Amino acid sequence: MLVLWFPIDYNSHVPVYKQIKEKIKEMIVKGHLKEGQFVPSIRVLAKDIGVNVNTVARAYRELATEGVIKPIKGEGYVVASLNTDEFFKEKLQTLREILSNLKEQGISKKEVETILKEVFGGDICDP
Amino acid sequence: MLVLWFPIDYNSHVPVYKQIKEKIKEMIVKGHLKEGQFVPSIRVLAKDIGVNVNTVARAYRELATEGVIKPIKGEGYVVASLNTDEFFKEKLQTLREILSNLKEQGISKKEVETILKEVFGGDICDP
Amino acid sequence: MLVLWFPIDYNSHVPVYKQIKEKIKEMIVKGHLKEGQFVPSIRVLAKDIGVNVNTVARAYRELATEGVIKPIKGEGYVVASLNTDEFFKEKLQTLREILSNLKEQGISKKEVETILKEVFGGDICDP
Amino acid sequence: MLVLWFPIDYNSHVPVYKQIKEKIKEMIVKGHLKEGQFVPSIRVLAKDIGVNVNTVARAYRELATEGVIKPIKGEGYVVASLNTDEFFKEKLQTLREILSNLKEQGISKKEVETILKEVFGGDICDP
DNA sequence: GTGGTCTAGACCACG
DNA sequence: GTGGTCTAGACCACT
Repeated sequence: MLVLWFPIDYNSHVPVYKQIKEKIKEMIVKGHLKEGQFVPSIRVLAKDIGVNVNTVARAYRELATEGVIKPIKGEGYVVASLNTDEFFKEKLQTLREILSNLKEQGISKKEVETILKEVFGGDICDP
Repeated sequence: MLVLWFPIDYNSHVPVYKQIKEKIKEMIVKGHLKEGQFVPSIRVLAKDIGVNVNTVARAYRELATEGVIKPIKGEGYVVASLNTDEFFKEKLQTLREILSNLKEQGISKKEVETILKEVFGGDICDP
Repeated sequence: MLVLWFPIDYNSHVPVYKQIKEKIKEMIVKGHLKEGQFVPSIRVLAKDIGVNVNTVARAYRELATEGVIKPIKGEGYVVASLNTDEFFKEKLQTLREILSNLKEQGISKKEVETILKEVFGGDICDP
Repeated sequence: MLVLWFPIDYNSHVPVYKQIKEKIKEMIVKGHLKEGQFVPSIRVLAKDIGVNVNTVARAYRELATEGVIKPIKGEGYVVASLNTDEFFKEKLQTLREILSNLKEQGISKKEVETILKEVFGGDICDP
């Protein structure tokens, strides 16, 4: 039985159902969820992450319309397919916008690099 | 007469009044608004950026409780003071979380560096 | 279901939302509202005391930023905690100022004592 | 030349013009302003206490309608008459309401007595 | 049903 | 003109 868990950020302005959608996609991209595999049932996931059933239901419903998961009547949802490239592209586009924003706010490249190094470790320039 | 303008992103999940708060803080940090200077009146800013008066009022009210601006009855709001360090710290903390998230999602350091270079220009490592 | 009611003084210069805030705090101090308990929903209280929904919403929002109550999305607000000592201290400080004022205006101690006796009953000095 | 000064409490919800009215009445009651005497001119008082001319003008206008002061064309306002008894009665009525309120909020007689003693000095019960 | 946000329009106190 | 407050009514996200 697959168990999924991830934290929900209630202070974020991103709706909970969207956070769930993103996390599911992430799991697929990272290979933790593979094509044909069942995702946790709505009720189980809802209970595990501590949100309302309707919220998970909405996330799954939208993922289904996007073709990421596929409903199997009476059984649940199975992972269908996910365009990984597009997923990454979107993420990087978001990053681009955030960095532009920070630059505009007067944050220097150096500061960003420090954080980058902090998070990803290692030197910025490997010889 | 000081004129302020900035776009509001209605597709964002961030409430309009918070977007306004952030922009005002940004202006102060960047020195476009200086201590003792009047910010645009609620009505004027509301009209300029195309939102309701109450929305700007709420933004200003919260900025006032945070001590960033100060209301002068019948005259308007003047810039009080803003802890620039804290402002930047928060921004960088947010960046840290975003990068951690991206790393977790499988985005490589190289990809982030590319975007960084794209946005900030120049080489990553100056000899 | 908890029912709350109190009158709003529209002749007072104190804004309605502040009157609501004070009443809620008072209820907590007096133990009529206990930690963890839900306060009436914004809509219900608004209807009960005959004010607009937004007015109650503002009162609750400010109480929340003060940490007195805590919002639970889709469920309501629960009582968090209230520094009773501080609440009383503020009240007594206000009283102190009022009495100073009265004294300055030439009201005698005797007169105040009479009122005090009237309101609180009993003798001033129990032998 | 009579000079008047008193502080305005901008944090109070009581409108400034009402604060001015009360202070003028107080001065009369306390004998600092006597019948027939000129009160400071609107402009002078406004400047002295740091408020707008219109605000003082409004206070004087209302005091005039109440018969407390009397306009002398081209010269200013002179003190007319003030029903001292009524003035005190109102003050004491206000005090009564405040004490009732405090009692309701759970403040004990003892605490009020302490403040009373603090402000007025001396013992509560003089033998 | 809940809270959160926003709009449109109003009145008051103050300058 | 300024900010401060309030109303009426709307849509959204969430339980």
